[in-house]
Amino acid sequence: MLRVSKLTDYGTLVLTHMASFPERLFSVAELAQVLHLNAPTISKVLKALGRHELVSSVRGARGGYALARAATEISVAQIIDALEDQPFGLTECSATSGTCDIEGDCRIRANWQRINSVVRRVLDDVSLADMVQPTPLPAEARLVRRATPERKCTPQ
Amino acid sequence: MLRVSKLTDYGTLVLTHMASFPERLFSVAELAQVLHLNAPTISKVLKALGRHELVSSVRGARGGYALARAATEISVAQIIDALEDQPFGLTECSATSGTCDIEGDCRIRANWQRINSVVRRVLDDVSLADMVQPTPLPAEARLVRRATPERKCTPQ
DNA sequence: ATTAAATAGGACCAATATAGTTCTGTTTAA
DNA sequence: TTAAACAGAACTATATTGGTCCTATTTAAT
Repeated sequence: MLRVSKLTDYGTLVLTHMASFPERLFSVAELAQVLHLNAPTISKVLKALGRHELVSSVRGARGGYALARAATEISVAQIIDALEDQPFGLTECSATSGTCDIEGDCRIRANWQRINSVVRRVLDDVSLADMVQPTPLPAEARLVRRATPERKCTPQ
Repeated sequence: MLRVSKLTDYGTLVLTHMASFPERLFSVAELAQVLHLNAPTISKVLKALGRHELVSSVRGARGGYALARAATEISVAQIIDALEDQPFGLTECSATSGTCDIEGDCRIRANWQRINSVVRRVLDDVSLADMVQPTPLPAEARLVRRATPERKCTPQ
């Protein structure tokens, strides 16, 4: 359905909050409280983010999570990679090969892959730091900048 | 999971095939045979595409489907709109409002909406005609053209 | 040393979404 | 009149996802 999973959305929200106080250690309980989310769910998300080294964790009493690196160095695409269990791609065939019967005589697979890489680039270009402040995103600014569309499709 | 549904994928394949022979009328049976897909599924897809006026249909014996307009005037985004039942958007909250408890104090919703509009633009910029020939897509060419990324995130 | 506060990992269940099928009806050329 | 074709809608099975829970393990504080 062209949606990111809820866990990815939660993860982005959590990381965005953490990015506002860099270096600080956050416990699951605290994050759950301030973000109005369920602790077990947040915990699940943070564990996955930890495995993908987007956050670092400190175990034991007084432990918690912190961003593993600067917010400018974490992209939305990386968050997606960490929390979606399917590999990145708008279609299965363009993310993984050998999963579709008709892959042989499919004309559009290569084009899906091209589309993927463009979308991917957009998402790679948005950093956590961009998510903290509601300013125009880099990709957006760039696209808006070019005045006239070189091709038109009926707007909707 | 950031995937387009299989029906959308099928729809794109079907439309791409039809775009190779503009004006021609295709029956479900023929499309099923040449594309190696199940007739009932293709039928379902074409009905939906018809409702959204991407194809026109002729009923009765010798009937079938044809593109409703030129392939250059049909975008991938339009196909997605026709075949996905959820409205376009990477997150639910950014596609529809009032569906999330924490919408009030959510900091990132506006940014998701901005990301949506960028991705949307990419998909709106790819036409069926682009899907027929495996040449670089317009959006891709544009992004590749800009030499240096203005921000870097660790590549993966 | 013991306890309590934390994270780690994994299994599990329930709800939802998707894919695919089938059935009934309508249209129209032969 | 018949058969080929689309239209719409309901239905079922499967897969995915969201969410919870349980059992370790780690570590600061008492």
